[in-house]
Amino acid sequence: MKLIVDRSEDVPTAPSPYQASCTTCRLSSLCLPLALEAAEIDALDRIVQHSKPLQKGQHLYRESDHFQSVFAVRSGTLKAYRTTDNGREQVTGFYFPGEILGMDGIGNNRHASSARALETAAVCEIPFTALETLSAKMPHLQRHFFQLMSREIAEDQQLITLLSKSSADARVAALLVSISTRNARRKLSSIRFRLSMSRVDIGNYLGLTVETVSRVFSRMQKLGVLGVENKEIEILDRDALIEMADA
Amino acid sequence: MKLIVDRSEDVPTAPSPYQASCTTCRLSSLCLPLALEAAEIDALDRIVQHSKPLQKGQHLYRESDHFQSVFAVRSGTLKAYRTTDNGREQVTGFYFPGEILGMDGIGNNRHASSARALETAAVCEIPFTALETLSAKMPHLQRHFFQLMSREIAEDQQLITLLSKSSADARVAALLVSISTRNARRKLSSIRFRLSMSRVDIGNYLGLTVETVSRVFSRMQKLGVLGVENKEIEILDRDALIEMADA
DNA sequence: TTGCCTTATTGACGCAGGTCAACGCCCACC
DNA sequence: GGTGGGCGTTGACCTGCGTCAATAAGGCAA
Repeated sequence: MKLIVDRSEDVPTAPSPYQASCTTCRLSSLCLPLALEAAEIDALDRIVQHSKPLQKGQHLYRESDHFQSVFAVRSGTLKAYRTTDNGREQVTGFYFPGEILGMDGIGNNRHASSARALETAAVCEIPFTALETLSAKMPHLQRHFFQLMSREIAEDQQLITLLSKSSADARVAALLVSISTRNARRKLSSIRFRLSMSRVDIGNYLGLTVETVSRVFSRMQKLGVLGVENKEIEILDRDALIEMADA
Repeated sequence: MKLIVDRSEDVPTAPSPYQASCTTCRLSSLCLPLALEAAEIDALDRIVQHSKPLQKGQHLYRESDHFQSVFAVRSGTLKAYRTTDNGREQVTGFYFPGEILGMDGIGNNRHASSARALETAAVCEIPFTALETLSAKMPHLQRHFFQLMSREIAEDQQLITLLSKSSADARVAALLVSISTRNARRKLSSIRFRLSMSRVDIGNYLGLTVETVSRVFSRMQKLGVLGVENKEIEILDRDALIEMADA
């Protein structure tokens, strides 16, 4: 057991300018409102900070850290999780490029969850007070953030439904469909991809044990719905998968 | 089976002025930012609409209705729920006086869930575009709404954790603790209250069957943790209940 | 390469909670 | 005051997934 807290894995809060700008960002259509004008994007650009990429396992922020910023994923994948009172971990979401995380911290000025990189990842930091100030001046931006938060609520509710009613097969199917859809939005293959998260994380997120997740993968492979080779997934029968997702 | 859709239970969108104002509202400390000045509260008051109370079973809005407003509960209780693709219902939340619902509709301009009254209930309607305009002018208000939405996210994540890991006992215990806490905020008894929702709704919300909910209540009564008499609940051993909630 | 450690798979078994069924209670409405 | 229908409780039984355990398959360091 590791008794000494290893802080080396934390992100140095260096204000280093790791190039990249919203103007040229390939993902801006996902994380910014389309209606923004050039001057407005510039204003936003000026508050967004880019720092050194996170290594696999590094934390972006930790539960109960002082809340200061929300983050947009530029590359890589992150997982958000919270630690329950009895010490267990609950993964609350996976975040892919173009997606925003950290919004659960606004409510009480401390992060309600922790976030760590599942692989090398780059993020854009958006200081929240600056964002507020800017939002008051730019109606499109204000609306956009209300919408982003609202969608996060709606997605959480979907997960609640999944956890509340569905079988192990349905849960795994739903996750795969979700990842597939999100890949498509980023113009990546929606039928062939590498899972950046472990089976443990998948199980934790879906409220299942590793063993069950593993068995579901095997079963789906046997049924010809999925091709599974370690972390590489191929969706062979998308319709069947969607069917399974709401059973 | 009822084949004719009964629309009589829908709320008439009458713009009738059912008195009451934010200035005098006993609950304003729950749903409004404390930092607002009198003039600001007046401005808000002017956009808030009060309509005829909802009768038990009436809908406030339905899933996929055009989104226009968020709502603050003035009296009574409402439940929010969504219908899954395979036609089952999932209760996503219960809303008590002073709480805000409908925020999941902002993201796509349609409500992501339905809301109906569990008993006679009065609500304040807050038209969202007006709220946006006002927010841009009143920083406190803008921040307040960001916070409200953020807290909704954090609460949903708590429910996710509950559904993902906990036993039936823990789920029921957690709901009771939550209701108890929320009652306390409204200066009502935190140890003795009437459940406005049915066992079916509780089970649905917690991802359990009615039978299981019923058995848990009986068990807790036998253990001396709870006094249960129909819908009347008395918490006899709060510490034990809290203990059960995270087991 | 070898060795170690973490992650994934598979099997055997047990149990919490789902399912099915019967019944009691409350209360709304004739 | 009777009666019908919804809601809640309880019991008996069944099953999907958790648990435990053993083994395999990567991945990384030296």
